[in-house]
Amino acid sequence: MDALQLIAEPNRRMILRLVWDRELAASEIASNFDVTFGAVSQHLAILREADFVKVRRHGNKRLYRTDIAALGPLAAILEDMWRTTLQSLAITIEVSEDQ
Amino acid sequence: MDALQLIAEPNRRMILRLVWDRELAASEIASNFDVTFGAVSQHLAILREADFVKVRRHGNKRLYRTDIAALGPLAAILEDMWRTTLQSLAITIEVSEDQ
DNA sequence: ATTGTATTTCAATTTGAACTAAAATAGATC
DNA sequence: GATCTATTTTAGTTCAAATTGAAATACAAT
Repeated sequence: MDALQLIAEPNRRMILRLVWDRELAASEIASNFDVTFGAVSQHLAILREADFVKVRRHGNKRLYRTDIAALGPLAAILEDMWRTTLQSLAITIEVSEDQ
Repeated sequence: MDALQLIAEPNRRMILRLVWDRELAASEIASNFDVTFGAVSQHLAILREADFVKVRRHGNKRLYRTDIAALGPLAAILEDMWRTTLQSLAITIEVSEDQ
C-alpha cells in the first residue's frame, strides 16, 4: 500500500500519534476511538504490514509503538502537522482571550 | 479537506507532477488520464480550493500550475517520492539488463 | 481443561470518495 | 446571437476502504 495513502487515513494517523513516544496495548489504543476494537485492530494490522509500528508481546497484551525511523521523511510531516495544529489551537485561545 | 488526504490521491498527485514546473490547460492535463475530463476537473477543483495549484485564464483555456510554495513541507515529500520512484525504475532496468 | 481477558481475523454491510454522463457556464469566432 | 471549443458543475452510480459483529486464536489463571 502507498505510504502516503496509509498515513492519510485519520484514524491511522491518530494511532501513530498515540504511540509516538510510548508503548500502548491494542485495547488502550482502541479506547481512544469511537470505532470498534476490531476496526482499530485492522488499522494496526495495516500499520504493522507497513512496518510503521513495532509490536511486542507482554503476557496477554500486545504493546504497540510507532517506528518513527521507518516513516522516513513522513515522520517530520506528521510531527509538523501536529505542531501546527497545536499552534493554531494556541492562536484560537489567544484570540478568544482578546475578546 | 485534509492536506495529506488531498495529496494521497494518486490522480491528484499525478496532476501536481504534470504541472510542477510548467503550465498546462485543463484539457492537456486530462489527456494524460484514463478517467473522464469531468473527473479530472473535479480533482482540479479540489486542488484549487486547497490552493495547491494556481490558475490563469488565457482565452478559452485555463492554465494550471502547481503552487509549490503552498505545499510547504509536502512539496519535498512529493519530489522525494518521484525521485525514488525514478531510482527504483532505474534499478529495475539495470536488473533486467543483467539477465 | 475450562474460564477469562486480549487480540486478531473473517464475512457481510456501510459509507464516502471517485467516477460517469449529461447539463450548465464561459469565452472565442463567425 | 448562433455556434464552437474549453471547462465546470450537478445528479446519479460504482467501487474500494472502513466499519461492524461475530467467530477464531492466543495467552493467563484458576
